[in-house]
Amino acid sequence: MPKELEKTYNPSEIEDRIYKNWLDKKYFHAEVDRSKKPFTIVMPPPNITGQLHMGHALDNTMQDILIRYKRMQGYNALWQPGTDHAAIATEVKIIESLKEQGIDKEDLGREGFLEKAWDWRREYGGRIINQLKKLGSSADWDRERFTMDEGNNEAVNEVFCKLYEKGWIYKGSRIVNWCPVCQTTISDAEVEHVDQDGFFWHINYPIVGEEGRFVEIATTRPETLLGDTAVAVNPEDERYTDIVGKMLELPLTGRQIPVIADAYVDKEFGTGCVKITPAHDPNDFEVGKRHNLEEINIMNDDATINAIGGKYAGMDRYEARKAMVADLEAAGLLVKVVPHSHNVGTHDRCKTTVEPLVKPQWFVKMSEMAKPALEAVKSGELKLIPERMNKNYYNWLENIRDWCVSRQLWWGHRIPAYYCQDCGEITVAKEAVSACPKCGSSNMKQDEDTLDTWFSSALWPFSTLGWPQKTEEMDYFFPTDVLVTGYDIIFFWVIRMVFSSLEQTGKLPFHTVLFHGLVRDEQGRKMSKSLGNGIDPLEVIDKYGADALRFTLITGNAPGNDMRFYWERVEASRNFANKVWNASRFIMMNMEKAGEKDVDLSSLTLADRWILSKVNTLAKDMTENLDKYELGIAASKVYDFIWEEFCDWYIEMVKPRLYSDTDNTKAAALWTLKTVLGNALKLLHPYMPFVTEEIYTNLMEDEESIMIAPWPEFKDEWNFAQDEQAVDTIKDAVRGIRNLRAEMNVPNSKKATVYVVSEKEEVRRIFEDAKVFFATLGFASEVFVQADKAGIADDAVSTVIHDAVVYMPFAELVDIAKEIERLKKEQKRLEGEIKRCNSMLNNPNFVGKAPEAKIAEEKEKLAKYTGMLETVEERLGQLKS
RNA sequence: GGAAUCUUAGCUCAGCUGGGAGAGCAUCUGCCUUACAAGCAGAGGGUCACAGGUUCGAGCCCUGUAGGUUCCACCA
Repeated sequence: MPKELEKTYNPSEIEDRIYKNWLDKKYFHAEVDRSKKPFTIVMPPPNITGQLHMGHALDNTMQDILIRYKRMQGYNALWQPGTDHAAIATEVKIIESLKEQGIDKEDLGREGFLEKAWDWRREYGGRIINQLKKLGSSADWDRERFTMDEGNNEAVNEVFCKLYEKGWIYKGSRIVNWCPVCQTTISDAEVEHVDQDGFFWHINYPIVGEEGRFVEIATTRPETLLGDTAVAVNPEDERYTDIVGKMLELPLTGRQIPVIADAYVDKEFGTGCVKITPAHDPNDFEVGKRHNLEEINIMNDDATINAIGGKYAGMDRYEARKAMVADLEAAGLLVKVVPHSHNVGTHDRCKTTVEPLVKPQWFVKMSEMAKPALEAVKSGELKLIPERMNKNYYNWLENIRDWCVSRQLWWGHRIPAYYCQDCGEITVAKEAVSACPKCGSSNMKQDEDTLDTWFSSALWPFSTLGWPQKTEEMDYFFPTDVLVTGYDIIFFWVIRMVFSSLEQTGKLPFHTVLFHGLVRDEQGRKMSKSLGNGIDPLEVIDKYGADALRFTLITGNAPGNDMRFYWERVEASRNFANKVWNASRFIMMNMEKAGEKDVDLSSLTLADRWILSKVNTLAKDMTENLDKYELGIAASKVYDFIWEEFCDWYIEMVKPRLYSDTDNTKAAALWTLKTVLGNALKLLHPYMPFVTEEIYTNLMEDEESIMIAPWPEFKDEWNFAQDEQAVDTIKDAVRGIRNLRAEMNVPNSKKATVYVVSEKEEVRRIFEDAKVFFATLGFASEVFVQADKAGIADDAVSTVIHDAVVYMPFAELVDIAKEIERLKKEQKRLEGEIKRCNSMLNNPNFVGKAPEAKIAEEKEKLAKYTGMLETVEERLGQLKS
């Protein structure tokens, strides 16, 4: 017999115990098994520096729901987890912690630093994994990977070398985004453009040999003047045709630069003359290339002015700006200063203004790999949910530029390129190169740079399965099925996985990408450390349980939309968990008292068949929703079913049968309660794994876990559509009774006789069957079902439902005037309904064009309401007379 | 400059292929009914931003307007 449950559900007591049991039983572990169909999800690897935040919680809850669902359906479900080395984030963090100890990165040297980094990773790298476990994540932790483990290193080197051999990875001196604080290059995707209020400084550049003639340029960055190597005008700009080719004196430097013509210049903008600084601006760099201009780098890596800057050398870029503007003003060359707001590129991690610099870096050529990735979505082979993400995807790939992948960091995959110190030959190879293949010299040096973190993450769906080795896992679990992630990393990660996988494996890494939005605070702001408005998921779990958190995150928002976090919603979810708990508690108590018996479907009552049919339909509906990745819709369906249909109606209907000693349908009731609860728990399990497991294993004594129980499937023999309708009629009657009682303020302690009058025999039969639960649902002392009004007092109150009237004699309580008023209101409502039906049915266009089913439906309604109206009017006649 | 998205009850949001407006919270009225007061029963509350259009029929499709949010973009 099931044991009795505690009065309220207490998650903290049971979650850890249940999770440990799942781990011990190895339920999360998936092995290659050709007899089963695989279902695979790769977990977006959280950063080892990270702490669990709401985004992770949402992301992992969605994945866990899908994995648990598929596992229950009988798939061989693999959820492949791991962590990311997070190059910049980790390196910055370690540098900070070293600083606190008074140690400088350079003092340690590369080897020493990496030792510290690995120490750090050993100490904190598992932290976020443990936090994910608190959520209930059923990932296969036995297969946990790290982006810098041996297998991943091998995959990275393999890809780098293959792309290099193809000519799709190259080293070039190009203008790149440089972060002066992090001291590394970053890719275009890592640059965040922010609107900033600045100024337009208008400066006169004197024309050489023409005393008193100037060219006026406008710039937002006067300090870069030190690196100017030309001034450009539009070739069609008539204002300036005469000065093209002339030389200008570059202020503050004594250098001379030419005036050139280039179509890049917009005549309408600024003064129509642009200073060209090829070494410090991406556009100017292009112009410089076209006109063979010199690139003069005026800055050090920390964005201070270098020796070329003369008296400004050593100043920070902003200090230099100030000093130079002052000097220009003194020289009478500053024409004016105009406020101007513009977009400034900043590093998304540290928010430092990025400095465009020319540096030799490694690039991945994108033009070829972008094509099949684009085609994959266009053809529908790769599905993005929600679909509107397609446009972002296309737009990015269609305008893609080569990907700068080298980083001036130590923590990461070191670029497998080796330089001969004697002849300068570059050799790219998977293994360390000890001798130069060209000159034989052994004086070789590996490239100092490491790769962009996303270079290795891009390989994650297959590197984790053993690629480039030919593994069983790769053969069986790959391609994976669905990727769940936030829309904020579509460019960083999703697209790069797609083109990398297509190029390396010839296959898409997954067939579907399910995007979710951001979890924001109550006011709709992003949760962030600097605002201090973040809510720690672990705190939520601690207070309300993991199930409540999961349910909150999954309900009430559409795919890809941002959501706000409300404690009230967590509370509501917790209440739901408690509701499930208590319903189960009630059922188990009764099972204990009465004992269990097997029953035949034919012994079920109307109510039993109804709820069984309902849970059966629910299983079908939820399966459809889940297959379409509509997790929130499915969740609210099981919520409504359990709370309303099952608890508020079925359990209440069944109570008199359970409490009776003589009722011979008691066993049927208990069987139905247990069966329906069992199925509802299974349907709820992916969302609320802990509470469902705790109840299920108590309820089903011969089953060891709900996790491995089969997902409920629709059964024809449980489908009782007619009974569903019959119960709807009964519910209408009960609601009618409750309404009357509430309006008349009848206390629950006052029971009343209830008469149900219907001319139709089949309706009377339904109510005969339903008599038993009118006692609790409608506070009836006695129920009479009859064909006419015989024996019912004229002043009894009544409620009209479809095909029947319910009467209750409340002689001393009835206020006839009020009763008439009530009936008139009902009369008015019905007249309105009838009018609506008629206006549709009398419209020849509707009758001619609407689908037949719709027309039939309206006709049926018309008949129903007409009948009800007649009854109401009859009642009114009786009362008035 | 392009693009996406949102505008639905007091608040936060659902509403799948167009066929009588929903939830949670909040409010009001009754209930400590032997599973649950983290509960039960009942009630009030919406010209679905605005203006047109398509349709027998529009919260949903199309066009435009207003406001909000976000992404992309090299205007010095």
